[in-house]
Amino acid sequence: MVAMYASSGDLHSAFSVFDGITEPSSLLYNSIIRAFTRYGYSKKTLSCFFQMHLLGLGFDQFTFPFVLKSCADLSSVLMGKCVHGQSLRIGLESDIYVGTSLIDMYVKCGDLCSARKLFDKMIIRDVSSWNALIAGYMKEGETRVAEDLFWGMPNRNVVSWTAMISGYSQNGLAGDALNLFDEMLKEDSEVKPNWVTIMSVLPACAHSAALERGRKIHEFSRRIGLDSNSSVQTALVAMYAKCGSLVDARDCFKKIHRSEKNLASWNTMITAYASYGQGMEAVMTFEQMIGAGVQPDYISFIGLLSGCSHSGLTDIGLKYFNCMSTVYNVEPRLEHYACVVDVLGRAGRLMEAKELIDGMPMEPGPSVWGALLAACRSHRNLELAEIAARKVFVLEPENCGNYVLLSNMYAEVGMWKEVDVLRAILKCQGMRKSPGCSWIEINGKAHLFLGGDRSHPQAREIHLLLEALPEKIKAAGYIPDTKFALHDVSEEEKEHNLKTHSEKLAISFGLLNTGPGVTLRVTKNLRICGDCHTAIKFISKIYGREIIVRDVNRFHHFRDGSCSCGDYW
DNA sequence: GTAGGGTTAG
Repeated sequence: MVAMYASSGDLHSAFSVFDGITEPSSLLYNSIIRAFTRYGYSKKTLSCFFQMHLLGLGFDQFTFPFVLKSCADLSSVLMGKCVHGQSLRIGLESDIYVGTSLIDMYVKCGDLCSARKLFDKMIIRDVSSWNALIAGYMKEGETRVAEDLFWGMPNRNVVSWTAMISGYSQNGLAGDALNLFDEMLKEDSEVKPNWVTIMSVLPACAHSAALERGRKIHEFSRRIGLDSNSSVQTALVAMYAKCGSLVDARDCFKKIHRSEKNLASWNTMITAYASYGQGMEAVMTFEQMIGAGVQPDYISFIGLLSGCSHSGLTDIGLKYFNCMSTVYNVEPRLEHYACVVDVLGRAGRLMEAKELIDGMPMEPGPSVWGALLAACRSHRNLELAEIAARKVFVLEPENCGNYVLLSNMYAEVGMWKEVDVLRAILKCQGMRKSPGCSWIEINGKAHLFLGGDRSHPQAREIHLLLEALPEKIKAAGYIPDTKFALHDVSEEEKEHNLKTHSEKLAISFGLLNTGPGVTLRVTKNLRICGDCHTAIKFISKIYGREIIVRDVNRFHHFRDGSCSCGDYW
């Protein structure tokens, strides 16, 4: 009875039947523990475990894996050690399932050292024990150690391969993830990818904005019948959105069956709309999610609020922020405050933003003051900018972007002495602004450009095209906006620096190497600059191209002389 | 009946 209810997911009935039994056996306890663990009631699992102990009921090899999983889910190494002790007492530490569960528990609680000790001590190990340890090293960013284990283990199954691929993805090693995936697909390979593998490799495409690669993997998952898996579909939505194709992202989202759309799927779509500046779509998607009976979480609100800020939906954003805890039961976190400061700041309501910060129930972090600082820059409020800057310099001294931002504001009003001071700080702390770079994928191959780069084989053609561009654009009535160039250099020099920004190089390369009418998709590691933004609008008109630029925090979709952001960014 | 890989975030 208990097992029947438990396996159908009806924990309530299972537990009430269980409660009515006067002398439950170990077997019965195991059964209820399994159910609690499977459905995420980790604390209940642990209390059952202690009850068993008090009643003097014996544990067996089936008890421990679930109890340890619950300790792992709770990230409680203390409980874990206590359970570990019990397993030692009855000599089950060396059971292959218990041993692997112990390794996994230590890994998930962040105690890699104990995990390793156990692994080394194990007399019999199987592929799962290795897999658990590999995942642990990947989680800690120790990719080399994970590689040594992976290639050194006696045999590898699909989980081993997937652990490596997802580890590479999570550590930002997209190229390694894709290479290993290719290796796995080779004819003579002993294993075939499953849905978890597909889901783990897609973020690597998203990370490197490799749209063609992503499409191929989508195609592949269709062929092997995995594209109807809702987690794969969610990963596809995220991949297409991050690779610059909102259209494909939306299509994939629509294909997820209504009852299969979970929190992650909705959040992914809301965030996708937000990053494209489609605030209204983000709001509507949020409302549909509520209508579908899915409870939003803090990520839903980050998406919703950032969507509002990116598209100027100031009052709507404020409305949601003000009722998120009362109506939706989600407590605002630091990130939400940062979003709302952004909402107010972009709209130029700087004093309200400052008041909000002053009234915050928690310590405002660097993201909050950073949002205010950025808003002060775009609305030219030096006085408030200095207040915000003083805070972020203390909270985040290593972030050179903040110094550059304030320095640019001083430069704009000709306060060169202050500019020099800030530049001196940057210099003496040995901080360097990370160099701007952009890349574009053509025929499935990524081409990377650094600002001012002349090393590319097609550098001459690219620069010829760029040389000709100002005349074409000026003929269309455009004046280069030099306020985005740094420092007190001469006007001509400024204009030259702007001309060779990496996003312009990548776009010129794209124009040269694709047929007319082909959409160009460029990714940049920093924020797009205002001059490039204006220039690209003209390029889209003059050359009749759609151009999608993904910068560090959002997308710009240029078409026929204007941008999807409506110049609100 | 047991373990190991998991998508969403400015």
